[in-house]
Amino acid sequence: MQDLNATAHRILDAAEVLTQTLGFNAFSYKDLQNEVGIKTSSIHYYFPTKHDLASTMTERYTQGFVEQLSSIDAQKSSGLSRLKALSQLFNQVLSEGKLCLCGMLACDIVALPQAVHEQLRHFFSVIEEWVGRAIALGQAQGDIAQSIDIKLSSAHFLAVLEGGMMVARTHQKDHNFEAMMNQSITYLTGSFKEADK
Amino acid sequence: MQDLNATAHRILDAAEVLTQTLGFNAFSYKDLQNEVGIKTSSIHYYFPTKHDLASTMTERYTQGFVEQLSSIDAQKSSGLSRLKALSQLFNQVLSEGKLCLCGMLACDIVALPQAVHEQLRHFFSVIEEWVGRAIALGQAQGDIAQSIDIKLSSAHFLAVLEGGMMVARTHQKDHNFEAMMNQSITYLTGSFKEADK
DNA sequence: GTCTATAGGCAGATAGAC
DNA sequence: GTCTATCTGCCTATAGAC
Repeated sequence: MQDLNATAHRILDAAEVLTQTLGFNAFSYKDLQNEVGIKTSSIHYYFPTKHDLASTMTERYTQGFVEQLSSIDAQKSSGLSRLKALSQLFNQVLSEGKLCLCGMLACDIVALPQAVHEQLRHFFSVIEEWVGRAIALGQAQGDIAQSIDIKLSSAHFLAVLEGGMMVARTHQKDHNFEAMMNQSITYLTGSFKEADK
Repeated sequence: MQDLNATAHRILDAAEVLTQTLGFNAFSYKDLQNEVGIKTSSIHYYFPTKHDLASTMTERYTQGFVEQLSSIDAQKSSGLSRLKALSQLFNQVLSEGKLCLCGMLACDIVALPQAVHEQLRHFFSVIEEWVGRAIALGQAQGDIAQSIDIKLSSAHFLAVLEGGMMVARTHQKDHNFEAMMNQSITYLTGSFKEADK
């Protein structure tokens, strides 16, 4: 990963955007040529096959994501605010008309090599575990209901992130995504139940 | 739609399975030829362009789905049991290694014609509204918390259905999907909060 | 590293015989 | 309706010059 030069990174930048908007099977090396400005044969020099491209792209994306999660941890001290910051990260992507890179690839997973399959599983696990830690922290701080099951709720939270982006983009209403994530937060805090008293 | 003959339906059957497993851009008319047993040129007789195929496929899928929703309404009288039955419908699809047809197409939406875009929006709206009615019914019956916001929660429920399938298939653990939907149900009933008392 | 040139195959799609 | 035959173009990928 670290041994990638500037050109390789520019290719990955273009491939990421194309994957997140059109889908991995809907763009070609020719499209990358047009975006990056070097010939397809040169792109093959960096990424011999398209599957190589998918794999490196997933690895870099995951690494960047982990860094962003660390950045949130450094900036936000409460579990709840960390979860909100994560939602904001996804919302940022959506506002650019894109979906999660790994979500897009996960849809095409049957047509992708086993190596990518495992990378995607890893990406989802990383998020679920981070969300799980944020929930546990929120519980310790008293912001999140004690009765929340951490494993179930973190998997659930990720599902809303991924599915919510997809549906919101189709509806062409970004605010729907924010509303959905607020709903997830509300469920975690249990605050909606207060009104029933 | 009703003017489709048996061959057209067999083509759509094959196209649906391929879309739900591989993705719309990952199969070709040649693949359909192998599945259905007639030449690609004959398939073009029924569906001149691949976009026509996508459109008719989406229409038929939506129609079939609406019928399944009506069937649930006829069999289940409680709002909560209807939501569980809907989850079971999605779980059935997932157990065959497939994702929701419209979810798959929604990921590829930028590369699809406007007509399909609107059909997908319609499909999601149909589900959200049906879920909304089930939630309202559940509230009237006392199974679902009064404080639940119907519009927000139905959109949220759909997001979990779609995102949950995708993540669960990647993790290759179908039971994760069931667990996620149980979590959604738990949130709606507010029952998890009871333990906090 | 980037290029030109090209291979070999497959994509979506059409024409016209039966 | 289904076929054979074919078009045109694009796809991934490679060889080899600079």
